[in-house]
Parts: sequence; structure tokens; C-alpha cells
Amino acid sequence: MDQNKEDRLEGAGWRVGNAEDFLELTPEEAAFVELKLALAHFLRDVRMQQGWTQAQTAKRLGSSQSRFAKMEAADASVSVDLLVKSLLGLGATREQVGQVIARAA
Amino acid sequence: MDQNKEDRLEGAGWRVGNAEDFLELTPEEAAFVELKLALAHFLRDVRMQQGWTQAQTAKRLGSSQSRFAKMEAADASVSVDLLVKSLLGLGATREQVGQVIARAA
DNA sequence: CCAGTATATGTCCGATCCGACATAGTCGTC
DNA sequence: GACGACTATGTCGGATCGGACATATACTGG
Repeated sequence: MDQNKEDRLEGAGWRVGNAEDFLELTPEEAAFVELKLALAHFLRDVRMQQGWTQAQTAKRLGSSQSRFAKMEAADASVSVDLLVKSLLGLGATREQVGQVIARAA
Repeated sequence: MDQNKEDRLEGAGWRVGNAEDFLELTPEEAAFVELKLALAHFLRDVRMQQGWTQAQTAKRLGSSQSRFAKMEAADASVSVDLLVKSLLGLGATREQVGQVIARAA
């Protein structure tokens, strides 16, 4: 979000922040959820890149459509383990996973 | 391990391989355990860098010496979640974690 | 040797995770 | 606006994880 938009929103009575502020997370907790979100987003990218549905992809991984949806949503009930295993299972490399975590991509 | 040593060992009746061969892991499984080992190793590095004991470090993280030992050993009972959370809790950055995973460090 | 300190290993049980199912919402096409 | 294909959300039972404790092993200085 650019600065102008922030200003306009705040001027209109909104407070602009992030998950950290709103949920009062510690910096580590915030970093952790951001990291999870990055993996989840990448998982969606990988799937879409192949033109697959959630159901297809889940099956390929030995999971279910509902769980896969939660993975892509970075639901609280999905672990980083599951995200990483799923990405590797879909053919992503360790390097790619690392880059996504490091924010580089 | 360098090639010479491998040859000598194999000549002496040893088979040289890795966890993947021995435990018959799929490539993804192997990549996953290597990734875990890299994080565990980095965790030890971070701790030693500060000159802390396992007990001290564990306490700082709200955990126990025994569990921390298992973390450093990449024990089967520790998740990537725990490793990542612990690293972030000790002050490592998302970037560093990503680099370790990507093998860069 | 022994005491003290550090690290490793085994086990328990409460907490969390995950696959599965059901169901609800979304979007395009006819 | 009904249908079909896709995605999101709620819940449950079995599986795995994690902090704690006990105990074992490793190393060091006296």
C-alpha cells in the first residue's frame, strides 16, 4: 500500500496497520506468519502455473481439497512442515523454497 | 566426502550412500530431511556464536534442554515449525532462515 | 577417581495437526 | 436463475508434536 492511500484512509477515520499490530503479535510471531503466508502464496502460484485445481493437486499430494484450500490460505491449522512438504512434493526445489522464505521471490 | 575416500571404503567392502539410499526415501523426503538438518545445524551455530548452553537457550525460548538437544539433532519429533520459530526467537532473520534452506549458507 | 557441567536419549500426556467429510459460498455458462 | 465446476469453511477422530522429567553419557578440572 502506498503512502498516499494510507494517508487518505487514516484521514477518513481508518487505522492502517498489519497483522502484527492488530493481533498484538511479537516481532517473531509476525515474521513467522509472514513467512507462512509467503509459502502459501507460492504454493498457489505453483499450482496455477500448472493449471491445476485444488482437488487435483491435493490428490497428487495424498491430501484433500479442503486441506489444500487451507494451505493456500495459510490457515492456522496448517504447519510450515506441511507447506514445505507439499511444495517439494509438487516439484519445487529447496532453493526455491529458501528464496521464497528469504523474500527474494 | 571426497571421491578417494569413497573408493577406498567401497574397496574395503563398504557401501557409501546417504540417508536417501539407506532409508529408501523418495527424493522429496530426502530433500525435506536435508532441509531440516540444515536448520538444525544453523540453530547450533547461532547458539554457539553466542556462547550459550542448550539449557540457557532453551529457557530463553520457553522450552527445555532435552527438546533443544533434539532440535539440534533434527530429531524426528521436532518439526520445521519448531526449528523456524526457535531461530526467529533467537534473533535470526527471515532472510537468514531462507538462505540456510536454500543452501546458500 | 570424583564432582560438576554440558549434552543426549527415552517416555509421558496434553496440545496441535491433518485427512476426511459435509456443506456453504463463488463464478461462469447456458 | 439453475446448473456445474471450483474454492472456502466447520468439524471430527486419529496421528503427530512439544514441554517436562528422568536418566544416561561425555567432558573437564581438581
